[in-house]
Order: sequence, then structure tokens, then C-alpha cells
Amino acid sequence: MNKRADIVAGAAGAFEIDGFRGVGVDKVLAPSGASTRTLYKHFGSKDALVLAVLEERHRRFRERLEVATGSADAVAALFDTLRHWLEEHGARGCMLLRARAEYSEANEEIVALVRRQKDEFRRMIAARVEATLGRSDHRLATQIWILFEGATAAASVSDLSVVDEAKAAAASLLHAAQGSAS
Amino acid sequence: MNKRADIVAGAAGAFEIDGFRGVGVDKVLAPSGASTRTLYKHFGSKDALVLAVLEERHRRFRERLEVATGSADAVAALFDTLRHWLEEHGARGCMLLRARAEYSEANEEIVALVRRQKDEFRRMIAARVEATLGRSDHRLATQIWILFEGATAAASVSDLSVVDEAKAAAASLLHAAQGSAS
DNA sequence: GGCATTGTAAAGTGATCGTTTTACATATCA
DNA sequence: TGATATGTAAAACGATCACTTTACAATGCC
Repeated sequence: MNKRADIVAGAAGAFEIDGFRGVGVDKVLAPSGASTRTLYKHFGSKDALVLAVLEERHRRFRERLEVATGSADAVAALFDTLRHWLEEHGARGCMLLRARAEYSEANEEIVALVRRQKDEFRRMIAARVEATLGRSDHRLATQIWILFEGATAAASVSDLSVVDEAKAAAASLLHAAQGSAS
Repeated sequence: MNKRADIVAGAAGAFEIDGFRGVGVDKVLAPSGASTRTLYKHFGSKDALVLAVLEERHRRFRERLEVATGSADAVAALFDTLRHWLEEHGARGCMLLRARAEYSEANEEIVALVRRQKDEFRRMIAARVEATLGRSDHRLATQIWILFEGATAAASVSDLSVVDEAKAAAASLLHAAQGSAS
């Protein structure tokens, strides 16, 4: 089960840099040193490997977010985690949305997976908003989600300070919501 | 000069749906009915066609934005224009950023073009913020830009109401900035 | 009427694609 | 010892890729 994880980890780096459709399996396998034989024994197809990479990517990011949940401001921690993530992985846009776009007509399974992942992410944000605000605010949660996705996208053509600006905007919206009702 | 425009318009639709690296030139030329010979006479390479499509796409979107500039709230008009655009073209994420991601290591010319386009877009937003606020506010302009990119990205895995939420968030941030100083 | 220009049709270029196959090495364990 | 599992190396599969070439039709301009 170790080689399988090596392949997924190595493939994630290749897909991150070259995209999905634009890179061949040989290049995807180069980081892990696995043979094409091993790839197809484990996954059956390149598309199935893409699915495994997306699941692993989402799982790791969710893990990171959960570690930072203990902090005082759960919403601000969201953006701090994003910034650290982008510093480590590079800012090339959300890998999940990039996969969705490249496979939007070619593989509906990938489209469905990303949709589920983003739905789950939105619920996590809504929970943090509710914990901070003392009440649920679906619209505010959506706005903070938009800021998060926007910062991720914008960072690919800007510097990482956009993440801090998104964080400040989220704080401002949260403050306005706290003032309006309790 | 007419066939060239036909090719660009048809190719834009194909790239929108299938991505850039994942679609062959035959499929890209199908909507315009042009032959590969004509493609290479006009553009010289597939990558050059991609550049032409991105330039045309940016030009058209900028045109749309300028038409709606006369309205009372120039910032809100930004998001109304985005919503109409997405209703017409479908919500699959910003084509410019998608191209940037797919070609981030393969074609630096495309990366540079998209960077310039987004810089120009940010300046346009900053000008609208200044016109609305009566003073320049660079940070607020960045936050509204993030909301715009976020709404574009989020709409690909949600419904178009996220654009309205982004618009409301922008209005809230603008209102807070108007209150703090004049 | 001659002559670029601009286009299509269609075959062919070598390279690369995702995937399969054959052959063989190593390790575990009954 | 011998079977099973798990891996690499490397060649080969047909399909498709971006791109080129040859051949020919229609257009408009001098």
C-alpha cells in the first residue's frame, strides 16, 4: 500500500504544475519512480489516478484546517491556513476546480467529486460562522466562501497578500453581521 | 479577415467546454468549418490561436463592462455584468485563469498575457471604487476584485446566486469604507 | 484574361498519447 | 521449496496529437 501512496503524492505535484490533460503518465510517474504497469495495477486508468489525487488533496487540506480550528477566530484561521498552504504548494489556483474545468465534458465522475468536496467545504465554513456569530448565517457563510475561492484564484496572478486582504474583508463582513443582530 | 474572426469565435467555445490541452485542433476548428491549413496560415500554431482567443475574450468582457459603466452604482454593475455573462457563456471558471493554469509551465507568453489582463482589470475596479468613494482605496479595490474572482470560480460548482452574494458583500464593504472616512 | 489571394479537401509527417503485454527480479510465507 | 504478491524494465498497441504538404476551387483586382 506504500507504493500506491507514493504514486498519488508524486502525481499531485506533476498535475499541480502541468495540469491534467496536458501531462502524460510517464511524467506523472517520474517523481515516484513507479512503472506504468504498477500504475495500471493500482488504479486501472489515468482518470482513476486523478480521482485519487483529488481525494487525497482534499483530505490533506481538510486536515490542515481542522488542526487550526482551536484558535480564537475560526474564520480568520481559515485564511491563515490558506496562506501557509499556498506558500508551501505554490499558487496556481484550486486544483479541484482546475480538474473540474479540464474534465467538465470528459469525465462526469470528476465533476461530481469536486462538487461534493466544495459542498462539504461550504458546510465547514458555515459551521465556523455559526460558532463565531452564535447563530447561523447562510448568506455570510457563502460570502466568506467566495472570498476564500477568490483569494485562491487571485493569488495565481498576484502576490500572497491578497489572502490577507480576503481575511480582512471576511472580518469586516463578520463584524457587520455581529452589529446587526445578536 | 472574416475567417480569422470565425475561427477565434468558434475556438473560444471549444476551449470553454473542453479546456485547452485536452482538445485537438480538429475539434477546435469544427464550429467555424475552417481547415487546418487556414488555421496555420492565420495563426502559425495552436498556442498562438489560444493567445488570440484570450485577447478576444478579454476585449469582449471589457466592452461589456464599459457599456454598464453609466449606471448609478459602478461597483454593483460589475457583478450584474458578470451574472449576465455567466448566464450566456456558462459558468466554468474564468477562461483566462484556466489557460494560465494549463500553460503555467508550457507557455510563458500565455502566463504573461493573463497577468497583464488581470492587472488591467484590477485597475478598472480601482477606478470604479475611487469614483464611488470620492477617494482611492487600494485595499478595498483588491477585496472587491477577490469577490469578483471568487464569484466566477464558485459559480462553476454552485448556482449563479453566488454572484448576487458577492455583489452584496461588495456593497457592505463599500458602505463600511464610506462610513470610516470621507 | 491573367494572377495573386484566400479558402477547402484530404492524405501524410513523426511524435506522443493512454494502455497492454511479455519477461524477469524480489520478498513473504505456508 | 514453491506459490503468491508486488514490483521494474522495456517493447509494442492503435489512436490521436500538432502540423505539413499536395492539389484544386473561388474570388476580386489590374
